[in-house]
Amino acid sequence: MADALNNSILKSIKTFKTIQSEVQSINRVALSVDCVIFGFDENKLKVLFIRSDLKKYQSKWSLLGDLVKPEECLDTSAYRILKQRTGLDDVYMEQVHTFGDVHRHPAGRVVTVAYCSLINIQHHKLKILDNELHWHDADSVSELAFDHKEIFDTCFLRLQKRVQEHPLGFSLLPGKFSLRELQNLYEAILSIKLDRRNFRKKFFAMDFLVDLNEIEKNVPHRPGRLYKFDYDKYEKKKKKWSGIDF
Amino acid sequence: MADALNNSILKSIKTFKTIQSEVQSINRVALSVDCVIFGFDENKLKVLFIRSDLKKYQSKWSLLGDLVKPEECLDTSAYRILKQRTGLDDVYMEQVHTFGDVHRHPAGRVVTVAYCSLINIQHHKLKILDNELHWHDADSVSELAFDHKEIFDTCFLRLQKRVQEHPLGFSLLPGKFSLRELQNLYEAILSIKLDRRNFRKKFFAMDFLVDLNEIEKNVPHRPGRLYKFDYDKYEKKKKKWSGIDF
DNA sequence: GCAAAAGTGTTGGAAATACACCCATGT
DNA sequence: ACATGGGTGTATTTCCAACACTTTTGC
Repeated sequence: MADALNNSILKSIKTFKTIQSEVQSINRVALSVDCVIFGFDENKLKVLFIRSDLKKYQSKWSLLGDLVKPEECLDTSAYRILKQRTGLDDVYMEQVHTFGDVHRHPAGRVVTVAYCSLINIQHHKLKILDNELHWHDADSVSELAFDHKEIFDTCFLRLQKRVQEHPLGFSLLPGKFSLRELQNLYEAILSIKLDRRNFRKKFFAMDFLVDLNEIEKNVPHRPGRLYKFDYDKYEKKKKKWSGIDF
Repeated sequence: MADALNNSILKSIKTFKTIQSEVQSINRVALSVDCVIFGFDENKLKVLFIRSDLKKYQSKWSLLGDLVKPEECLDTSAYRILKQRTGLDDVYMEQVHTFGDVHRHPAGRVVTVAYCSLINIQHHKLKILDNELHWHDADSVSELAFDHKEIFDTCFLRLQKRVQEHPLGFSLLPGKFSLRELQNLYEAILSIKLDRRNFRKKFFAMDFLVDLNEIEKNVPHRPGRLYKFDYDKYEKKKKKWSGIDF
């Protein structure tokens, strides 16, 4: 009997009303969105946390999130949270994974959809007036509230992978950047050292960096040339088949 | 005022009770899991659909799914659905994406978490007694009920990508398989033609295929050798750094 | 013996890597 | 002048793609 109910929307011969009542019945959960917001500053990958508001997690940091509104789709919710916290809206944002362990939230069942976002720290200088919002080094995140450490780890791994396959990194940099900055970014995200000459060769060969014929200012050494990322050129060139490679 | 409520669980200074009441209030949605179940048969990639039970979608096929139970985590739910429909439980299963458009389901708001599953058709011979369950060619899926076509497309793309980077394909094959079968599998999933000699070279070089010293039976031509996939060997060899490559 | 697929090596080109020196600027 | 990072080229190696013939089995 309970089973018949639970098989719900996919068992055959069921009226719309039956389904509707199931959908609107007790079979519902709270749904939230949590955003892992990455930035890049001082040659380090940063991530944005806020103080948890739960006593249980006092003094713990947590991700930026909120309940999804009844008439709000998931992406919208993620953008809203980002906008509320940072004032930004034109940023890279990607859904990563949904976490639904029954007891992941102490206040009851809350299923959360994790989003990963990349923002350009220079371009907005967060209104970190209230001391609840802080940038942390992404490579030394320890305990977080709830299961947010797991969510962070998942998003960080995803970022490391995605950044190797797609030109996301540019979202973390200013519109104009030097190759040194770009290389620092990759080295920071991936925790590796890259050969400078080969790095340049590779990106020039890709041929979607536009030389702006400008140079860095106020650097205590020979200034580097500045480039921007040409998305259209990338779109035309990007490859489809990479090959089987475990 | 409404905004204060909606900022909910992440605004500071909020008691546990406040949060709890929000979590248990109207801010809840129905949550379902939909499974895109792939199989491989007759050298074709197959996907499992069922007849939609909604009049609105009469005669349309839909994915296998169900509402998530209040005390059930997402993965558990996905495995339950698979088990109920196919009798299998020891299969590859991966969460892919969550779809939460407000009006994606006619009976009210239902957010659904999509899972992708790979099963070995030979190993179970579905109890397709009721004529609601059917295998379809994955390369010619047309209209589906709800937004299931979008969900299917997302899972199919994910499969195509994942199968190139991880040894998932073996889940679709019998425990013992010939290299021809393996190659057919990749060609079917990726819709490409591969050079047989290079394909063999590649997989032998990977060195996690175990030669079983057996040969195919009942084939109308020279029988091929049979192999199995050695997961332990793979675990030791798999690479971490692949390189920046857009 | 014929049809059908199994099995097997080599070669040329492309891409990745490793590596060292001179240059431009700020101090 | 010197310290700092910018900018460049080449040799080597590794990987990938292209390609054809002989072998084994069922019929």
